[in-house]
Amino acid sequence: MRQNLARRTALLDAAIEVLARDGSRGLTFRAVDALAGVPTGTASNYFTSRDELIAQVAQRTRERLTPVESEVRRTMRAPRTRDLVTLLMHQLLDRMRQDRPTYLAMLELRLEATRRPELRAVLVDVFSENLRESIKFHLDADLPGDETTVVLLYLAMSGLLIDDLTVPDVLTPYPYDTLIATMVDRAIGPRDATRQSLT
Amino acid sequence: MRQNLARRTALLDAAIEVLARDGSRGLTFRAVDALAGVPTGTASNYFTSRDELIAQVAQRTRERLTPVESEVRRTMRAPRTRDLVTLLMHQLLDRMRQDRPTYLAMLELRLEATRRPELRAVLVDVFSENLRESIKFHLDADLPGDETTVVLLYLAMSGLLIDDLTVPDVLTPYPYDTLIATMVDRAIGPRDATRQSLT
DNA sequence: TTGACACCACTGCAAGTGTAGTACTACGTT
DNA sequence: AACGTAGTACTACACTTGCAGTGGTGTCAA
Repeated sequence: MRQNLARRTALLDAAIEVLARDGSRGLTFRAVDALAGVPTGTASNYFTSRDELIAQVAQRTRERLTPVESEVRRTMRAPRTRDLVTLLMHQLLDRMRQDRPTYLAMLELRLEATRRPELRAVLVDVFSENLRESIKFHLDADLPGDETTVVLLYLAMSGLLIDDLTVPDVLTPYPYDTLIATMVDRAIGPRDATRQSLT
Repeated sequence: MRQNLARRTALLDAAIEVLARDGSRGLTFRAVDALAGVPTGTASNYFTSRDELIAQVAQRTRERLTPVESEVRRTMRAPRTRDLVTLLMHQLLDRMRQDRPTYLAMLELRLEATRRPELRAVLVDVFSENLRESIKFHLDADLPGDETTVVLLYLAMSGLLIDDLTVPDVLTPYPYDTLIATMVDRAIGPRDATRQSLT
């Protein structure tokens, strides 16, 4: 079993590409080797089985999905308005579009998790923590809306991202700009008396 | 090329089961034969290629997803309240749970569509029509909320169904009853003056 | 010099496809 | 009622493909 971390990561990144391009059907050691540009047999040396490869791919996607700290910080200088939440949702969409392969791979993994309990455990962990952090971030930052707001945005944005990944034309009648703005507005709910009087 | 429609349908239903159970990776003529309980080679006689099989599976899922007319009619006797919309969303969830294989197969097809333009065209068609019909139904039935309400519910329920299919434990902290009720309530938005005065 | 890794080639295996051939059934014909 | 034909079910097989795993050799660095 080889230990060279850089090469292992390169192989995992290649595996993500393969997953996105050919689906789990196309995920073989050979394909990973080829796409990583390393000699045939290399992936065999780094992963004992396809299952282990998949497990490590899941971990790697988790790393790749983490947003850049500095950008978030910059965004959060703005006042806590609904527009700011809308902007955050747009940034999520942009992040996805800049790394479609990872999101597609994630989707493949979701399906794979249907058949692999241990993989499902990993994914449940990833998504749960993601949701928990989103809620904490939202509330700590004093953004408008409550916990349910965040959960609803999580669900609606999931639906939107998945549609955009797989059947983009379904939503073309509804321009994302207004769609997301309305989504945010309604997910937050009516302005309560307190907040309204302050603005 | 065999024409026996009953058998063809049986094979397609078997293919849906295979897709749900083993993913697109496991979808082979052999697997379909085995699960349909017919002799090896039968699927070969009915479909010229795996591609054609997949295309016909897409059509078949479309048929299987259509809700039963009578049940809808019964539900729609109730007054046009937010609770009624909530009930409709619950019925959607129930329908999915009673036929997980079809929904899982649909998800597999979504991913497959990423690589097959002609399949994507079919799916875009299915989902677009589904959404259009939902909107028409909602507005014609004079249910509370506007067009955007329906789109938002479509997105949020997509996210919810997919999470429930693949990583159900993520949403366990948020009981579906209250989650869906709130989702509906916010997707509809604030009661406008007119409607409020009528109730 | 030794150990870890890159590279390469070969063997063997497993799976699946497609087809050819046979048997059965139903239906129409004379 | 015997026959013929068409469509289909069933079976078996040959052929191809593609992958996994391993062992051997080269290479670099400590």
